[in-house]
Amino acid sequence: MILNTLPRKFYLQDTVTVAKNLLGKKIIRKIGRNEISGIITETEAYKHKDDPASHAYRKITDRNKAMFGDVGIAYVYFTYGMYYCFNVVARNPKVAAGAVLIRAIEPEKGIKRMQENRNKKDLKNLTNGPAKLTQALEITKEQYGVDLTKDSKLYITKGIEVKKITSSPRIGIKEATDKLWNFKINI
DNA sequence: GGGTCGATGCACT
DNA sequence: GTGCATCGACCCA
Repeated sequence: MILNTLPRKFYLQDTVTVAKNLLGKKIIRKIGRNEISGIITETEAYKHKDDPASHAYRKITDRNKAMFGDVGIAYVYFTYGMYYCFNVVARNPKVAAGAVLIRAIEPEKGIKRMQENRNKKDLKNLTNGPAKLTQALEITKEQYGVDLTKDSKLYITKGIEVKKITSSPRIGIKEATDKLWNFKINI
């Protein structure tokens, strides 16, 4: 069976370009025989030396080493004592590190399972934040380093047509707020 | 509707 | 020891 997973080269472009191109794409998460999926509606680009807000700005560590590794790989990190955030490694080959933070998705399949995972019924609040969508999709540090170009428990495929993209400063950071590397679409 | 603030653990200085 | 790429509960309106 042919899957429309995005090829490796999709992620081998400038991180900001990939952040925009990921909008409208579909994340598939398989848990047992359940399938959960959603359309990506908000992303943020994080780069390397030119980006003080990036985890990769200082140096390579155990946590951020995925950002320096192969593109198309999941970079999951733990924050605020109780949440995970999900990123996809993406960068121009000339750059040492970079990743795209997935901030929000529009629920598609497996909504019931997401509601159970989140203990919430409200569709609006199910996956409209980076820590919310990792809860809904059951993404934890177990998924650190998963190859998103392959048919596994977690991957990304072609999604829908994207019309208008909105750019803003990134959320929740104090540095480099002049860079408009937050990207959104309306569905 | 909007603002404030506590929860909570891990990576890094 | 500090501070975080957050969320939700609580307050006031």
